[in-house]
Formats: sequence, structure tokens, C-alpha cells
Amino acid sequence: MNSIFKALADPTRRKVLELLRERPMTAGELADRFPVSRPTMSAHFAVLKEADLIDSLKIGTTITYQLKLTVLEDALLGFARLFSPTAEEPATPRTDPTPPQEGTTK
Amino acid sequence: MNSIFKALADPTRRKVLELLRERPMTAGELADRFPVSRPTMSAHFAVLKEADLIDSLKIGTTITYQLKLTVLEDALLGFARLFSPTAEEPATPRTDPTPPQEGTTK
DNA sequence: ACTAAATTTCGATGTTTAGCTAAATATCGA
DNA sequence: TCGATATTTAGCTAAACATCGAAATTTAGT
Repeated sequence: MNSIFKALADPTRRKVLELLRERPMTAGELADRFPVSRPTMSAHFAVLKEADLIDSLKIGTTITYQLKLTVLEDALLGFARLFSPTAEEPATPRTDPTPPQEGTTK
Repeated sequence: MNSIFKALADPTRRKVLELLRERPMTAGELADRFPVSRPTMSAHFAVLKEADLIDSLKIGTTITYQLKLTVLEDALLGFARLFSPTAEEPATPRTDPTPPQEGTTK
């Protein structure tokens, strides 16, 4: 829980999550969109993964990252609900967009 | 916006916000509930204030802090909505709990 | 086996942050 | 004005963090 907020505290990482909202992307693809080095991006990915906000799937030499939407939402809404228990309901009983898949890169 | 997430990244600060959810409290009152020194708590208050998440009102020697609920909610839900535009609506058109008050301590 | 490509790990550096104690500031009540 | 109380500022240390370039790792293709 703390790790999620820590992960969200950095603008680069938030942007990464936003990019992954649309579709999964490879590490290189993501890195190309930021003005920092690849090792730096790699570290950001590690933080996001540590927080369980993304999944990684290795295919050949490339690693594809995918947003774990439900984890992010549960954390955000769970926290928000702490402050206004009446307000935000679970709302969309979403059909889990995470397909059976455990590609957690070894 | 970044300052808000930075502020939320620390567990002590999140707890402070939770305490203020119920009612405004003085700096000393809050400090008594944490196992850290008053100066340290003061620094946390400064971060929360910098992020515009709390208001301070000085009466005599004591400073009362109050949660700015709408700021917190707007940030949280605004960000959450980035990821599932369909899901969470503004919901409760809340009657602003912040009374006309500009006690921003000097 | 060799080479190229994608990504991470390693080691170093500068910045930020949380924490402390001690001192300063402000306000109240006597 | 004095003394007590509430809070912050100042000055510090230690740990955490973001960043880099260079090297290591892994895999694909020839």
C-alpha cells in the first residue's frame, strides 16, 4: 500500500502508467518517450513492479509491460473512500481485463 | 499536482489526513498521536500545506489544521478517472464543508 | 561460435527527505 | 515583565532517491 503511493509520487512513473493505460508496451518503447536514460527507466519499471502496478512479460529479448488496472484502482478508490465513505462506490463491476497469465519474467 | 502525490507518499502524512477527516485538530493534538518529535511533525504539516491539502488557522498560540477534502478528492478522482474514464463519476455533489475562512496563518 | 539488439545490473554522484536536538518566536496569564 | 506553553526555525546526520555511463546478461539470427 505504501509502495503504491511511493510509486505514484514520481511524475515519470505516473506517466508510464498513463501510457500503459492504452496498451501494453515494451521497455524500449516506453523509454523512447522519456528524456532519461534506459537504465533510469529500468529503475522506474522496477519500482512500479515492486508496487505490483505492472506486469512484465518477456518474449525473446524484449520485455512487455502491462498495467494492472485493478490494483491501481483498488488502491486509489480504497484510499479515497477512507475520506468520503458515502461518495465513490465500486461502480463498474469490471470484467477483469487481466487474462489468465503469469508471465512475471522468471 | 505532483506535490499532492509527494505529500501522500509518506505514511505519517496520510495518517494525519485520516485523523483530520473527522475533525480539525491542533498541531499538538496531532503530534501527540505520533511517535516522532514535534519539529518533525511540523515539517510534515508544512508539506501537507504546501500541497494545499490542509488549511491552518492560528488562534492564540495554537494552530488548528483542517483537511481540505475537496482538494484531495479532486486530485485522487481526477487521476483515477484518467484510467477508467467511464467508472467513477463526481458522485456526491458535496455541499462544500469548507466554511468562508481564510485563516492561512499570517 | 559470433554478432547485434534489448534490457538490466553495477558503481558513482548529486539531491531530497525524515529525523533529531537545541534555540528562536509568539502568545497567554499572572 | 516573567514564566509557561505551543509551534517553528536552524543546523545537523543518515538514509533514500534519481540519474548517469559502462559493463553484464540474455536471446536471436547468421
